[in-house]
Amino acid sequence: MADIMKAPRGTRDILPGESERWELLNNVAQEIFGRYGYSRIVTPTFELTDVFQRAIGQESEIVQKQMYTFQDKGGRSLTLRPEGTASVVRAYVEHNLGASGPLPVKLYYGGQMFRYERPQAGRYREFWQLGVEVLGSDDPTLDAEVISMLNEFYETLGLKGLVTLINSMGCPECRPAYIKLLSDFLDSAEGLCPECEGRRKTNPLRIFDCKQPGCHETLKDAPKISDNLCESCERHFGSVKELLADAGVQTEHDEMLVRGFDYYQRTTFEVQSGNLGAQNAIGGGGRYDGLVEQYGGPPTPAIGFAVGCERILLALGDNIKGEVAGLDVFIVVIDHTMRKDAFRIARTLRAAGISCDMDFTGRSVKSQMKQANKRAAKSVLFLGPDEFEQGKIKLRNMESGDETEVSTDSLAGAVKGMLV
RNA sequence: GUGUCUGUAGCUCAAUUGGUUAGAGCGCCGGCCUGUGGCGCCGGAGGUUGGGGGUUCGAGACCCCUCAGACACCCCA
Repeated sequence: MADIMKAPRGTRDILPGESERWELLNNVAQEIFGRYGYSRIVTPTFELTDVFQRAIGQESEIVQKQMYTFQDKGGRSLTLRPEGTASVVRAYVEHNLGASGPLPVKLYYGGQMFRYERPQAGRYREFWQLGVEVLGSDDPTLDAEVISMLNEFYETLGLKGLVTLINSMGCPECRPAYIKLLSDFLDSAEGLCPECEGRRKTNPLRIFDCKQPGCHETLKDAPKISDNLCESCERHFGSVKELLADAGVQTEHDEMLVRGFDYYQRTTFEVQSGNLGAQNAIGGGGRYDGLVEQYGGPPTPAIGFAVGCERILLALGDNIKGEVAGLDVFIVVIDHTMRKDAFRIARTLRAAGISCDMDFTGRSVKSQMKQANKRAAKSVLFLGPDEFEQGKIKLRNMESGDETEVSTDSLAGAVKGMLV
């Protein structure tokens, strides 16, 4: 490739042929989320940096080194969103959504997220997520509904070989005591990697996320959060598991599952795909009961998840095929001075709900027929001077090869009749 | 941010141990059929071999830098 403009590292173009798959994915999401009572929310692509720092946590990897943060001409510190929940919660508080309708408020969103990471398969610097957030209820039934909806979403798409891991992260009641217990254990533990040595002080829970064999081994004997929940968290988690089992949603309790954002409490979950290599998390989420308050809103329990579009499509491979819609009509322009007539006819047909396109290049008739064929046109109109003078146009059924002459006045009807 | 591997037409790949004007298939455009498709045959366009520097009489092949991609670490959707 010569020295031309290229998309920046970690970004990519979604071209026709692939974009159809994206549309399908979005349509499935919209249909299912809508059926569960969700409405779409669209938030800005960038926010004041503080919005993310407060929610995700100063110590988190994302805030520490992965955010696209810049100063605008007004001197504000802004950040391209690295995830969706913070913005939704900010909007929820800003517009007092909790007071404008019955609780809980069910929202879904979709869009690009940005993280400065080393690109690899299934990991881009600009990537797409679809997500949902439900605010205003801490009922375990809601947790179960959210997780089973996520499950239904994947099933509808045809994803196989998924594992849904769930865990409880406790709440402000029980977590401090557990952290102390864990810290005590870590103080006497050996064989932690250098990074975990650092995390031990700042964010001991994150050590569970480390995949170093040494750390993993050490943590097998560590006290687990799910064994140290307060009574209310314990009951909540028990209900969620029971409800999911009743609903026939397969899950696996993973007591080592902790997630990258500080705002998670109680129920957390992550869906992994077996055929993706290292970037195997195709969706994840959890409860964030304290977050709305943290943004200055009223105490509002909430739960949500996000899924990664690139990874889902990667995992689906050829099992998802966005259909490239065939044209109803292709207009072959025999005499190229008649292109303006073709233009008028095309407008008439489209207004009648018939998809159609025409030749714009002045190709030979034969060549135009080849085009029509490649466009999967169901029929072709031959716009030639001989018939046109008599108010007629030849219409060819591309499947059967049958041709009829139709009057220019009743084109749309004739085409529709043929398409049936 | 670290390590390993890779980089030739739009796509998938060729090019003897460095040796003349870098090839093929598919795709694209056209012709055979001067107003009619899917098959076939024929032809055409399209590459400063990712970019830059170096070694050499000579580099797509070797060396260095750089950019990009893949995989793992890391992180997470």
